[in-house]
Parts: sequence; structure tokens; C-alpha cells
Amino acid sequence: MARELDKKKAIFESTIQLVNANGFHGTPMSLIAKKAGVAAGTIYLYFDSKDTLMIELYSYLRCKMVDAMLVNDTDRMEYKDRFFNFWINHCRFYIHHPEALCFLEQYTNSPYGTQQSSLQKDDARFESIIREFTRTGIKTGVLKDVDHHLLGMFIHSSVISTAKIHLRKFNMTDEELKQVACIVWDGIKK
Amino acid sequence: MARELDKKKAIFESTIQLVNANGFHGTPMSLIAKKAGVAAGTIYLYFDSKDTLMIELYSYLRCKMVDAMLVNDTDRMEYKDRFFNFWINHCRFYIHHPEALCFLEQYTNSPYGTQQSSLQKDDARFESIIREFTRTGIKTGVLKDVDHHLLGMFIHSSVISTAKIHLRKFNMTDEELKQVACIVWDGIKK
Amino acid sequence: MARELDKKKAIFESTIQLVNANGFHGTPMSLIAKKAGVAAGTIYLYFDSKDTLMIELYSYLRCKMVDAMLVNDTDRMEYKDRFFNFWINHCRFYIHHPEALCFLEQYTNSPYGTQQSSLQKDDARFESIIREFTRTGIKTGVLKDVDHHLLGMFIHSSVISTAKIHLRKFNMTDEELKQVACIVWDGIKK
Amino acid sequence: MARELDKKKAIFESTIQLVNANGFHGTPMSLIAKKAGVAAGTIYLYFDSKDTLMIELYSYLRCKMVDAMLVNDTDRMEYKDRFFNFWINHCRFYIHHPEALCFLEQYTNSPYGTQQSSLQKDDARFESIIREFTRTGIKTGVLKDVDHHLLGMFIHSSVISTAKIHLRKFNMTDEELKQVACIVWDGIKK
DNA sequence: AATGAATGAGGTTTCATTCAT
DNA sequence: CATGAATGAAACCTCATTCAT
Repeated sequence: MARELDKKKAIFESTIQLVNANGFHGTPMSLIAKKAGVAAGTIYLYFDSKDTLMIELYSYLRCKMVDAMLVNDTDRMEYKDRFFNFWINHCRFYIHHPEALCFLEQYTNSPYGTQQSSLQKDDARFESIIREFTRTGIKTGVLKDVDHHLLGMFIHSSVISTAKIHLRKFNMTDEELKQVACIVWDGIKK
Repeated sequence: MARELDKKKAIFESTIQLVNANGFHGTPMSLIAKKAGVAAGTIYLYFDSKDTLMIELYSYLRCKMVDAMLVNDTDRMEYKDRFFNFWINHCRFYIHHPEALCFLEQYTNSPYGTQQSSLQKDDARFESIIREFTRTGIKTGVLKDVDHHLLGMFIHSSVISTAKIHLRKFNMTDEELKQVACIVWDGIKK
Repeated sequence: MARELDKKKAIFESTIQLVNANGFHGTPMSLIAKKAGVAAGTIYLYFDSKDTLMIELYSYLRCKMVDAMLVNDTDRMEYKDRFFNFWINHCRFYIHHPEALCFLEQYTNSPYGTQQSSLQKDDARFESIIREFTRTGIKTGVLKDVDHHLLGMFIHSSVISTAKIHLRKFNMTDEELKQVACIVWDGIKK
Repeated sequence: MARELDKKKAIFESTIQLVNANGFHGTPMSLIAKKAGVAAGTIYLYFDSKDTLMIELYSYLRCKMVDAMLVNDTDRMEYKDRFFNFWINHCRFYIHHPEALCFLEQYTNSPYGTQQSSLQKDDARFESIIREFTRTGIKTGVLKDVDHHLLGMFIHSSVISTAKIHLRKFNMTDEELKQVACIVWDGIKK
């Protein structure tokens, strides 16, 4: 019930902060517990192991990210407008949740993300949305006739690198964000 | 002399493989030593600590990557041709050295890469080459008038995501590689 | 509560025995743990490090020693009687706790005791008692007019060397103990 | 020959300095070698092990100490004058060679000094000189009729504690040194 | 005789996980 | 449900000693 979700969320948030600052290995369960305001043993009531915690946290964040990306999306929008909406929503999510970006990136490039065949449902949701969208673009002749995996990955990586630049080097205005989206669009459109 | 370099190289190669498979934390020094065919203590004759080893290995790989990227580059080439040469060299390096790609990505997204102000000379070399190239493109009106950091990061991330796709999903022909380079070029050119 | 003190004491006693037998360096934490009946990691719940353990053990023993020295001491005693009481109490403490003597001497003559500015409160207590006592003796003309540090150190070292003799060479009767106290008194009295 | 003695001496001096600063355990053979200007392996041409080195160094220093103590000593001196000569020579040796004092004290209070039945010839020489001297004093009725071991140890410890005070707290004039010798003399004389 | 690279046992310390309370 | 003291395996790193040169 609500109590359980509250605890899980507290543990998630604590973990994000700490992994962000110190990496997976630099984040002991005892610290996660303390920052979450629970006892070390308590975490194990909600998660089987540290690995499980990380994997579930990954899903949790992916889910929030996908939700953010879908804001204002409708079938009735023009294809290009949907693209811009997706791209900017997605990018803004990372900009407003830098810890999430950091965690997801660490996860993706760690043995967790690479080895585990743990493409859970949230991953699946994201992938299917992107697949659907790119396929449609290609079929209707709006996008270049390139493998849709490639297009998807290309778009995704452009979002992430833009958000990283924003966070590390300098803040970008909304205008500049749109500029970058344009570059991407110019690249993929036919 | 040569002996020292041989040992260092053996340790580097061992480390790349293992970090690749198990991550930084999943790779104990004892394993690195065993795989490299030396005693555990021997590593400390060549590197001050595990951290130092990782940092130096990062430099080592960046160096190899930059070298690979510069193959066949000349001032006399057309700007666009230079871009394609850079992009494809760079991408091929990762495709032919998947462990290098994996290590560099893990490193970049770990506390090593984020916190340590260890932008060593090799990083500097890479950055300056890219900076020089994008600035020229912008100045001569070939590229869009966007912040050069942004262009650089955009190009870099496209290379990496393409290589990852190649390695994880399916092998791409040289033709397809060129296609992706085209997408990027279309995006950044004026 | 009591549990914590029990554990600490068990660790202390274990450490005293082992350092006594094998020296600081010859005493690994693993052995201390085993002899104390706890796991290696448990020690670190009570002490930050091996150094901390040694430093706290030093304080612990100094405290016990000072307590023993003060037994039967009153303001109403004659100065000379107080001296004999101090001296013999002090000496007897070491004779009855040879491991304590051994540990304290090793500590004092090791980098721990020499370098660390760890003159904690217990040291301070001992020093202030001695200082007070010698100063009074000098001021009232009972003791020779010599720097009080010197007198204090002189007395202290006589106690220690007497205890060592007792333990190493042969057992001394209470009568002989008093004889030595007399030698010291004859030396320092005016 | 001379070469061998030079090397040994260099190693001895290096060891004294380092043990003085860092203790036995804090002094690796590699450092001893470097400071002595030889290779690590070379030490093992002259000493069987680190323990052996320490034990021989102890003898070496005891020997120097005894030599220093005997300066200006003759049978023709008065007993009391001989005592003062011994005491002050001995004390001055430590004052002029603080590293020697430090090393000897560390050694004496370590497992080396306590456990090893290694009362070598130099120790024997020192002990026999003191024994002879105290026995004579007692027999001729100059000294108190107390066990001669006790007197010897008492004197020795007074020297050491005085030297330590001199080195740690404040420099003492020759006059003050004589004062302390007087205290000791007043203590032991009949 | 002298070197110093190499060894590997063993030291201190951390931390994921358990379980009695 | 919740706790947090206790565990002990395993990590990093040091250093006395050896041996090919």
C-alpha cells in the first residue's frame, strides 16, 4: 500500500543522489539506508539485493522519463511537430533531473545495463514508442530510408549529448534547444 | 625499455577485457594480474593504484583512438571529405575495438571520468582537433552557426551510438556507415 | 549500553595480550578479533582503525593506572606519606598488570606515542596530578629546587624500571619495594 | 674489509634515521636501501634478514654508547667521581645522538628486545661494567645495601629519562645535568 | 659483489547481507 | 514490519625476500 510505496520511493531517491555523486560502487547500502531514513535491513524487505534495487530503480526512472516525453503528444499533431515535442520533452526531462540522467547513463554503460537481459517492460514501452514513430516516418516518406534502429538510437543519443552539454558546459536557452532539435531533424528528414 | 612497455601493455589489455566484462568494481587487481601473467604486486611497480591504472588506460586508449581518427587526413582535402574521413575512421576504430569502446564509455560515465579533472593531454588533443575543425566549418559558412561545443558533442555522440548499434544489433556494411555519416552531415551543414 | 562496553573491553584485553607478545606490527586485526571472540569487521564498529584502537587502549590503561595510583590518597596525609603511597600504588599497578606495563611502554616508545599529539585527557590528568604534587613539594621546601618536569619524569621512570626489574629478574618483597621508594625519596628530598 | 664496513655503516645510519622517524614497521627495507645508496638486494649480502639487521644495529649502538660512557674513566678516580663521569658521559651520548636513544628505546620495548635472548657481547659488556661498579660500591659501603641489579637499573633509567626530557621539553645546561646526577647520587649513596 | 624487477603472502579495511530482538 | 549489530568474504595494497642479470 501507500506505506510501501513511500519507503520504496525514499530508497530510490536516496540511491539516485548517492550513485550520482559516488557511482555504484561508491554507494554502500548502509548509506542508502541512512539517507532514506530507514535501517539497513529494511531495504531488504523491499528489494532482494543491491542489484535488484539498481535494476528496479532503472525501471522507475525510465518510466518517469517516458511519461515526461509523452506530455502533450497526440495523434492529431503533424509528424514533425510530434518529433519536436518528443525531442524537447525528452531533453528537458534530463535537464530538470540531472541525477536521473547521470544514473541512467551510468547504468546503461555498466555491466548491469550491458549484460543483463533485463529489458523490462518500461524499456519495452520506450523502445516500442520509438520504433513505431520511426517506422511510420520511414513508411510515409518523411524520414530517410535508413534502418529504424539506427534512427532511434541516433535521436536518443542526440538528446542525451545535448542535455549533458547543457549541464556541464553552459545553460542553453529554449531557443538553442530548438536549434539543436532542428539539426537532428535536418539530418533524419528526407 | 621495451620490457617495461610490454608489461604495461599486458596489464592494459588484461584490464580492458575484464572491465569490459565485469565493470570497474567487478574487476579486482588480482584478476587483472593473473590475466596479464604477472603477480599482483607487480602492477604496483607500474601504476600507483587501481585508479591510476584506470586513468592511464583511458589516456592510452584515447591516444590510439585519436591516431586512428587521423589516418589519411590532409589539409588538401575538401572540408566535407575530411568530415567523412574523420567520422568513418572514428567509427571504425570503435567497431574494430569494441572493448575500447566499452571501456571508454564506462569510464566517461563513471566517477573517474566525471569528477576527476583528469583532462590529460590526449583528451586535450582530441578536443582541440574537434574544436579547430568545427570552428573552421562555422567560420567558412559550411556548418550551421551553432555553438561549436554543441556540434562537436553532437558528432561524437553520433559516432558512438552508431558503433554501439553495429556491435549490439547487427553488422552494418560500409555503405550503411556512410549513410549514417550522411545523416549527421545533413544535420550540421548549413 | 553494557553490551557495547563488554565488547570494547574484550577487544581491549585481547589487544593487550597480543601486542604484549608480538608488538604492534606483529598483531593483526584478525588475531585481535579471534582472541576477542568477534568477527574482524566487528572491531570497526567500535574503533575507526587500528591506530584508533591502540590510542584508545592507551587511554583506557592510563586511566586505570591513575585510578590505582590514587587509592588511599588524602589531603590530610603527610607529604612524604603521600609520595610513598603514590609511588608504591603506581609500582604495584604495573606489577599486578604486567601486560599493561608492557603495552604502555611499547606505546610510549613507538611512533604512536612520540608523534601523535594525542595527549588526551587521561594523560592530562596524570600529568597535572604529578605537576601539582611536585610543585607543592618544591614550594614548601620539602623537595630539591629542581625543575618540576625533571622531578616528575625522574619519579616516573624509577617506578617503571623497578616494576620491570620485578617482572624480569626476580620478585621483590613489599619491604624491598619500600627500599627503592626510599632511594628515590632520598634523591629528591632536600 | 673497509668496503664492507662502509656499506654496513651506511645501512646502519640509514636505518637509525628511518626507524627514528617511522618506527620499525614504518621502515621498509627498500627505503633503508635507497637512503643508504645501495640496492635492496645488497642489504641481504650483509644481513640475513630485517630482524638480523635490527639486532646488529642494536649491538652497534650499544657499543658506541659504552665507548662514550667510558671516556676519561680511570681506576685512580674517586668512586663518586667515577659515578658522575659515567652518568654524565652516558647522558651526553644520548643527548648528542638522539636517534640512537630513540632507536635503543624502541628496540628495548619491542618484541626484539623483550623476547630475544639476544644479550650479545656488547650488552654483556655494559652489564658487567655496571655490575662490577655497583657491587664495589655496595661492598665498600659507599652505596646503600640494595640489590645491585636494582641500583643499576635505577641509574640507567635516570639517565634515559633525563636525556628524554632534555630532548623533548627543554635543553638543560651542564649545570642542570649535574644537578640531576646529584639527585641520583643522593638516592643511592649510603 | 651488486642490482632491482618480480613475487605473493599477508595486512587493514569495507560492505552486502543476515537475524535476533 | 523494522531494526542495526554482527558477520566474514574479498578488496586494495605493502614489503621482505629472491634471483636472473
